[in-house]
Amino acid sequence: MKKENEGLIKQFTKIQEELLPQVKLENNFHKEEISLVAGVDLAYWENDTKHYGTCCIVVVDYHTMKVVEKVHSYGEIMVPYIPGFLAFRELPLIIKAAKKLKTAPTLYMFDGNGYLHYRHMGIATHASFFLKKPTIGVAKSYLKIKEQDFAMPKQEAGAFTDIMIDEEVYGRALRTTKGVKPIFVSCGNEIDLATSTEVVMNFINKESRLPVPVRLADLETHKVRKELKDNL
DNA sequence: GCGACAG
DNA sequence: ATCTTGTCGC
Repeated sequence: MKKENEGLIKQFTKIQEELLPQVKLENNFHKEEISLVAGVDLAYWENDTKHYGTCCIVVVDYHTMKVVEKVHSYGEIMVPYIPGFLAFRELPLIIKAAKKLKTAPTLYMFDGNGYLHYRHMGIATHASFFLKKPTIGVAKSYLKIKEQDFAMPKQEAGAFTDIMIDEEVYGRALRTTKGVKPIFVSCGNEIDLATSTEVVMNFINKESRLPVPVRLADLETHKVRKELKDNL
């Protein structure tokens, strides 16, 4: 790790260690109540020496799969990307965008881990304390923790293997689509892993291996960035 | 010096 | 994350 980040790492680690005891890996709602799910993602660009980012949140109806709302925020990015501390870099714009929502999502899904993290504090878990809603972590690649690799799930859609480290389940490798690379699902907060997996699978279609809300948020960030680039 | 490393 | 075209395959 870069030496100039040592101070931040110490400071950030303390903040997350204080939040950890408040994490609850149980549903804070009834499954029948799930109606709107928000997907969150960011995209970046730069002008000269300054770094900018945009956060897009796309709210999708759990049953009809229709988009019911889209909001975004943007601004200068002041925190560097440090593996394990993604939340501190992305949270400011996430909170800014979430404040613009007129609908109230039942839960949020993130592009990144939740409990599957060195300190159980991936962005999905960390963000729940500010959004005050249940959250799910959905990562496209594996973050190796304590030298532990994950077991590859079978090729069938819906197949998964739990990622267990020191007798504890951190998350799971989930094959959302037959024959395609697995994604990594973990609890964010106020939800259990089985429900998290169920929600993710509900949003899988032929278009991508990622759940629809996160996929659409990703597409939206690229679109918004294109528009903002010329106007900043 | 080399490799790791969510996004 | 981002820099980037075509191309192989269903």
